[in-house]
Amino acid sequence: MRPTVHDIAAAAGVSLATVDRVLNQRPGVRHVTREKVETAIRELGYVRDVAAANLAKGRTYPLVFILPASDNSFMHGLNAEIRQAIVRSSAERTDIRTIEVPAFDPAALVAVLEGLSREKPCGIALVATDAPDVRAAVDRLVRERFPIVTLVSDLTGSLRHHYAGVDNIAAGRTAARLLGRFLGPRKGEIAVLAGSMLVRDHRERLEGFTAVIAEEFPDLAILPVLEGRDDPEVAHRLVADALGNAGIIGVYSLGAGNRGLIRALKEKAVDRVLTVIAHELTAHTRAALIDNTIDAILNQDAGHEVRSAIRVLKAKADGLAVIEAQERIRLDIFLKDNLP
Amino acid sequence: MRPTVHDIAAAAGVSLATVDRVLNQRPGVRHVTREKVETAIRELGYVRDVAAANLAKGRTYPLVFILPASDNSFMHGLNAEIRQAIVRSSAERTDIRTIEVPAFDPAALVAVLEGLSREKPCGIALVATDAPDVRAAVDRLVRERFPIVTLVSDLTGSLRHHYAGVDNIAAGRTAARLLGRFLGPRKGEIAVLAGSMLVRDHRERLEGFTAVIAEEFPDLAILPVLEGRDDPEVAHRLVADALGNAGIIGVYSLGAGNRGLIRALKEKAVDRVLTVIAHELTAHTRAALIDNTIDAILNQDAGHEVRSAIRVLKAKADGLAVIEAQERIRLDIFLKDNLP
DNA sequence: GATTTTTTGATTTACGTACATCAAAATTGG
DNA sequence: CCAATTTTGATGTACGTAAATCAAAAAATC
Repeated sequence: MRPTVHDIAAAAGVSLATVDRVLNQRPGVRHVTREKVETAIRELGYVRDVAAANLAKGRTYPLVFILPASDNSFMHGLNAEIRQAIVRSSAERTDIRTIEVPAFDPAALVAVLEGLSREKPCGIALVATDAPDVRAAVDRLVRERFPIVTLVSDLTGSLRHHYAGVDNIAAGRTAARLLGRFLGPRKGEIAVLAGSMLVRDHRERLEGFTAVIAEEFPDLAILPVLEGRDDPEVAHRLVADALGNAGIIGVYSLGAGNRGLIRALKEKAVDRVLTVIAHELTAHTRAALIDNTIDAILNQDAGHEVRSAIRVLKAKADGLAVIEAQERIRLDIFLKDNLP
Repeated sequence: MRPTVHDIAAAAGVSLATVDRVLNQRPGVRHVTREKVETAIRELGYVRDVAAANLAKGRTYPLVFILPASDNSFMHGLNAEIRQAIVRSSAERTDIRTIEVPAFDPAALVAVLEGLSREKPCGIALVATDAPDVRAAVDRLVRERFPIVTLVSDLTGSLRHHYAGVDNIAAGRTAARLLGRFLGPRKGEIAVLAGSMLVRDHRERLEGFTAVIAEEFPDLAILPVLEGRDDPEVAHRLVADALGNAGIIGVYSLGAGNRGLIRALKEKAVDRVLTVIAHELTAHTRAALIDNTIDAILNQDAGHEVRSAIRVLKAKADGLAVIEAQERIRLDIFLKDNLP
């Protein structure tokens, strides 16, 4: 049986009230007494029963999710997962609110973050736009003891407690190796379609991709990046244009908005042997994988990311440890054979 | 605020005691009264607060894990994960016991299962040996209302509540496509190293593998399966012998015990261009992936499987729903770039 | 209609923790 | 040494549920 507050009180030779004062850092405990209690806690290996504590406190975990207002399948999926989490919130004692901010707008994000320090949520998850101001705002909140996790796109160098997303450099490298190996001995050019080079995750994917191609597949030449702004129309036009180049033998689509890409491929490349790697499993990319328009899809599971962010924020709010391996967001690689 | 038993009592116009009798299926409630209460429960959307209930009951979840006594890295890893879960057990209110049974021995497994119906654990997880007797024993336990999940290897056609493991047919198919695509236009023979064709997961992987090779890669011929019994020595000898065949251009190792395979490859195939796909990420296979001896590793995360099995068993014991997407065990594909 | 049986209500204690109150004790300052 | 202050103890209530007891009411039986 795990020890209770009563056991601590008995072991430390103090009353329950004093143990309570120490545990909940209430004032009015002499230093020596506090030490005695803390020793007892350590020696008995006491861990607060969070369920009982939450019951007594009637505690809920007010959490805030800050998301960019981007209209693409991935963000829609992420939103849907958050809504699912909201449905579960009474059972999980969470109270989740989402805030939409204009995409790629550091100032707007900073404004929202500043506002939160007054609202006092017990945890914040944000899809970070990578900018010094954002980093500063996040660091400030962390110093004010708000648990913060970045979601999908990280803010390296900041003090955020955790990142719930995939390693995008690894994702880019993996895409490069898959493409290189699938192409085998063929020589030619590779088109890269991104959303915007202003987003950290896209930059990182490209960085990993070009590194591996350069190191290990010297017969492949990467063409200048097409920035489709994650917009189907723009992407379609860019890819359709690019396919005029007969030297292209492979495509890496590292952003969202694959609808345009897929349409362009179906119009312009039915008769060509192209190897295509794309990111994010959606209804469109899934269909394209099945009909062989796309050869592999790299994916991050939005549901896992959301659930992980919530678990981590709750744990941080309670000062508890997390199971690291459980919170690592994995890069899913889907071929047509292992689709969920 | 979610409704409590008090709200139910008020809504149904009965006392708290009656609500309790209905909720905990205690006797002494007239049919009409029970209906009234059940209606109120439905209408208010009452869900028992499991944390409070467990607190009141002082409940723990006695769980039993039945594992084969196999001496390979994967089973060691699985054991380690269960030990981790045991460390967490006081916080999670679980009380986990493992039972080792001789591998590939249906009779022994059945004997253990029969013994459990007297012990009354509140959930059972087992690595199933696929045999009619085992299926019958499992079905019997399910009928006696024991929550049961299969772990790693499923028991299709049985009444088990859940399978915490990967889709092995999909795994085999994925391996085939990776191998086929990596080999590109090359023609040649493929060696397959398995543990034993008596285990369902190995059979299924082979089935998926041969199906895709046959359908889509007609230039590749699969050689008769080498059964290494997941033993490094046996595997080493078999693979070393097989590599005498100069027509082999690819290897699929679908079982555990890759140490022998890796040693054989390093001894006999340094000068050859072999594409190798293996299962299970271990220290050995990881090193081999990094030094290019292996080209891709398919993996199932034992930690996820164990945690998932525990979550599902607890939920079933409480009659609660699980988050399906969360409990799906994914097939991890590792290239050297996305290693964890 | 009286008796037995079944059903229901009222009440209490418990789980482990949080939090508040009031009194008692110990410590500090002058 | 007394007063003021700080520290500690004792105690009670609450959270939502489980489980038990005993009395009261209702229903079923004869």
